[in-house]
Amino acid sequence: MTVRTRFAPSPTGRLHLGNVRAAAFNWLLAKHHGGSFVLRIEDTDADRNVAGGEEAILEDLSWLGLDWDEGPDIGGEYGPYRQSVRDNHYLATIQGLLERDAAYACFCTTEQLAAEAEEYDDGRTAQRYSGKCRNIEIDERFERVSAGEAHCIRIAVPEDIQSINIKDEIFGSISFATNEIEDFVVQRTDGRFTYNFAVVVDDIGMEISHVIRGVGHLSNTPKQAILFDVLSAPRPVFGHLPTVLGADGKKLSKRLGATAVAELRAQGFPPDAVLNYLSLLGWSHPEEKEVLTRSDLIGAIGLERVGKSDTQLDEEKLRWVSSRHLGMEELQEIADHVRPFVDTGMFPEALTNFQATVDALRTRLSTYGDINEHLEVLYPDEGDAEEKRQGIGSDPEVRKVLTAVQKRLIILPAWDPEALDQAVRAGGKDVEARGAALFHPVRKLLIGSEKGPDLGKILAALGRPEALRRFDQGCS
RNA sequence: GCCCCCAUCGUCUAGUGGCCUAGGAUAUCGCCCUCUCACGGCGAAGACCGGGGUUCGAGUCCCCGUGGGGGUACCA
Repeated sequence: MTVRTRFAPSPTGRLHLGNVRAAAFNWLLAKHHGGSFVLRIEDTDADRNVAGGEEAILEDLSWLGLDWDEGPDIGGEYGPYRQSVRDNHYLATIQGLLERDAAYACFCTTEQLAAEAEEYDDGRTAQRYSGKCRNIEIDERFERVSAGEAHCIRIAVPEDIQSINIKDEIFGSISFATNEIEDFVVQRTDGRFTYNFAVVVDDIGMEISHVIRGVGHLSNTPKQAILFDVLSAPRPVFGHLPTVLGADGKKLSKRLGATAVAELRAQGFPPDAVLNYLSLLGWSHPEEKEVLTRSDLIGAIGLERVGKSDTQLDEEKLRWVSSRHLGMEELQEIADHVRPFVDTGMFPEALTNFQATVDALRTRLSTYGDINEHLEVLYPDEGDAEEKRQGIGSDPEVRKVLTAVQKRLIILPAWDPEALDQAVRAGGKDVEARGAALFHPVRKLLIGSEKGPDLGKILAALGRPEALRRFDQGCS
């Protein structure tokens, strides 16, 4: 069987981590099985669509590397991929349903429905539509429809079965009593189609094999299953993912913030790290490995190891996963990734010897964007820096050490971390200083603090002219 | 109201009746490495929602309760 998964967001704005987690599972699963990942935009409800919403979604997915094989922008043989332009499919399907009496026209008004609900409310059972229009004689029905009487189309929920059973790859077998399910509307009085109906028609039409989505949809599944059955289409494999909650344990809101993909991107999280972290929400690697590359993920993903309980976002853990991903990068690579995040207005000199700079600071970065807060260490405010350096050199003992190191540095032919480290030690040896007595004053002179990266790396990052300039200030 | 689902350290989780005096990860704390910081290594502390069953034996199975989530829409 060809595996075809899909992600079907509404264009209501930026993607939050819960949505993206669903997209990620679908993508990973498709890749795992060598299948296709389809992107479909559910823009049925025009009022809720946000301008630019679709573009934002495509951008967020692309950034995460969740590329689609078929979608609104690139088309595909099962198109179109926007619900708003698939009316002909829905109409044709409804027509077929009507002809087979699997659906019927309902003339009840909202008021009638409300009155009926009240009447049937015995306080003990589900309140649902009685299905009375289902019994209208065929001739009468034809006449009323022909006369243009307002009506919607409802599904005639099968009465010959007592329950409808859903097999969910994550939640197991779940059954719903048929009499709990009312004859639900598939086409509204105004002609628009309902969500439950459109998804099923599209999933059938696009030959989707696996429907992986949030548990929020589990309760809708029986209705959809009825539709698949009534349309004589094989039901797809269902898999409902547990809900992703915010760090506060509450539902992810539209007010996104730190839970938006775009925000994470702006903060400088690597896409692979985000994908890695997201995959760990509700799923675990068979060997409980947690730092996983994209291909590790593709190889190991599966619905078998997905849990059922809701999960909470934990930014600390995300940062940890991210730091491990940065740790896997080559120096050249990480430097290239960090570069765009440097605040050059604040640190105009940071980009010179940039690779050495990143080398000095990389172990303290969890994200690319963290660079700026560590650049401050190397490039403190120059305002009173000179004065401070002079102050350090004013102590004769310290001065002796600094001068000795300075001499060694001036004659040093190479300017790489190892050679620099050796030169500093040699300078110290010249005046019999070592350990803290040697390193602390030198570091204090260079960056204004005794604590910080290895001296060799600091010197390499500053570069010869800048480093010697700071020595001059301290030793003049 | 009615229906469906969920429930292990703060958080992410392992765990499918005996391997569990519950394992890992993160965060926290301590020690080590080291000139210092960061990284790394080692260690400590920290959980089976409650109550009944079933069983020789239950975190694991069943029932009830509690808490949380979803549905009950001519929302998606």
